[in-house]
Amino acid sequence: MSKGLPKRSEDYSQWYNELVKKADLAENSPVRGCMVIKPYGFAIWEKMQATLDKMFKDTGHRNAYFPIFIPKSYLSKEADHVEGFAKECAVVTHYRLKQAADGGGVVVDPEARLEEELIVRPTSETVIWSTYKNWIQSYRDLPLKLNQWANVVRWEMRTRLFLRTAEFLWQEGHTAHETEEEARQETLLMLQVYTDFVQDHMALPVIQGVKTESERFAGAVDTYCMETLMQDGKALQAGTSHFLGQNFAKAFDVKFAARDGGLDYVWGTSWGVSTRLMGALIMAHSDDSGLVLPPKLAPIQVVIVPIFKNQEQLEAISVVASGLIRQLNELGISVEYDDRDTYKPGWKFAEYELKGVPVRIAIGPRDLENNTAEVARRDTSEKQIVKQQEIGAKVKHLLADIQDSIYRKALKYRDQHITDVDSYEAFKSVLETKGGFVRAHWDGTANTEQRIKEETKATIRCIPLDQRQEPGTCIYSGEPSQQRVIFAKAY
RNA sequence: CGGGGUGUAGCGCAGCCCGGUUAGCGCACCUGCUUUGGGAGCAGGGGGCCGCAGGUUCGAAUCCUGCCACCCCGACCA
Repeated sequence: MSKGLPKRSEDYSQWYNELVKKADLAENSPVRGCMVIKPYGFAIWEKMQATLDKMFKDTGHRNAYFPIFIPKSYLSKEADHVEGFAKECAVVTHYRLKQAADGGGVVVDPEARLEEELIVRPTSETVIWSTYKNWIQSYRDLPLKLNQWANVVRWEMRTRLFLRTAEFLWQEGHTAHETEEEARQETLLMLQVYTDFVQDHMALPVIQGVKTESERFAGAVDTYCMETLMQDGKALQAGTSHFLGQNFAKAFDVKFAARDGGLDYVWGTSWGVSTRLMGALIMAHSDDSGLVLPPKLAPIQVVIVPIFKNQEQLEAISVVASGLIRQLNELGISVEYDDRDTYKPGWKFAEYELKGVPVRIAIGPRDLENNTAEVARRDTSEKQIVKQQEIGAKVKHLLADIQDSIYRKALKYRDQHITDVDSYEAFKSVLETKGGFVRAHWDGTANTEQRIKEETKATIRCIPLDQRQEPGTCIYSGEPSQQRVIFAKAY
């Protein structure tokens, strides 16, 4: 349909790359692995941010900002943490450039070497916990529940727009608590906040679970996650919430005077979602004509396209359009009126489909005569003729229906792609032919997990939270198992 | 870092093997006219250090040497 957009069935990954560029979401930057987020893409991210930010504040968190640079020594204070991130850190070694001796540009001034090198943050636990040490003296200072919106850098080998970039935008929440119980509750609360956001706003069903030891965040005691499924049958981790135990408190010596007069280490959590959610949003709902955006996150919810042969017609249509715009704005619906005469209606239709605008209204000479408008929905491409005075109510209903309908479509797809298997043969076969989530028994050892990963490229996405115990035997080793875990090939 | 590939206009490419007028095509862009209910047509126009540096030659996008960059496939990951 769209000019040059590859079909999902032919080359899913090419389809995704082209879609991101053609829909004006983002493009590659001069620096390898980094991206420029374009205004239309950033508008979607801003809506995500605004919604999440409110949810964080409603659950008692406040925003703060910590620096992008971290002294190198900080990173090594928590052993697992440094091991997890050391291989992908950008390092600042100098603070000055100078003219090259041959006059050809600038070079690093060797005399401007830093005493202690600085790490560009891959995540902020270390700076934040070193700061918390100064802020927390007593149980009265707890809980401390902060969030920051920031950029982080992880020097990845292979990058893809939104899904994995060297620099990405995210939010990271960091909380400190008096008791283990309270910290664990916080971890689960934020997992639920994320889940509500992804399901209600992104229209994407998730599976909540806990990570195995080998997939756990570096420095965490437990990592909880939400796993989503993309249209090509691969899983995408949409967000994580970590129970840190007292690991960082001990590493950064964060102690507080307890109610009973004793001195105790605080209990911590951290949780984050990133611009990767943009990738999930794009891949989950879109089709061969372009983006399909859930109305709650669409920067433009309705576009009005006039169809006219001459200036007088356009003026007459514009009068009707401004009436409709007022009607829709009063209902809190964002509308764009595209009266450019440099593009034909057909071109505009294709363009707004590519950009995923949920509802399109076309008004032409016929509609002027009949006091109607043509209303088309992006997700199913159904069109109908609606009386102008009923547009507001109709569109409001339609937006709600689209939001609901794309969620149900994604849910149906997801549910059809959860397969239970009881043998390694069936496991491999499902992965190769059908893809999706595969529920299987696992003996609980990292060794088996590793072997399966090497042999099939599938990883344990999570041990689902809402699942009953069910005795069985591991598909790989034949050892006893208490419950199924979820495997998938993942992004 | 191993294997494969590509660098020519904003984007996508041809030309290179076999050196030789002014480097060409499609899209996009600009101007004008006709168009406008599913990506319009015609006419005119602008835009190039042919990745970089050497070399061979009367002459290099084309041949040789070196370098650089990017993409794809593997090992790492929100």
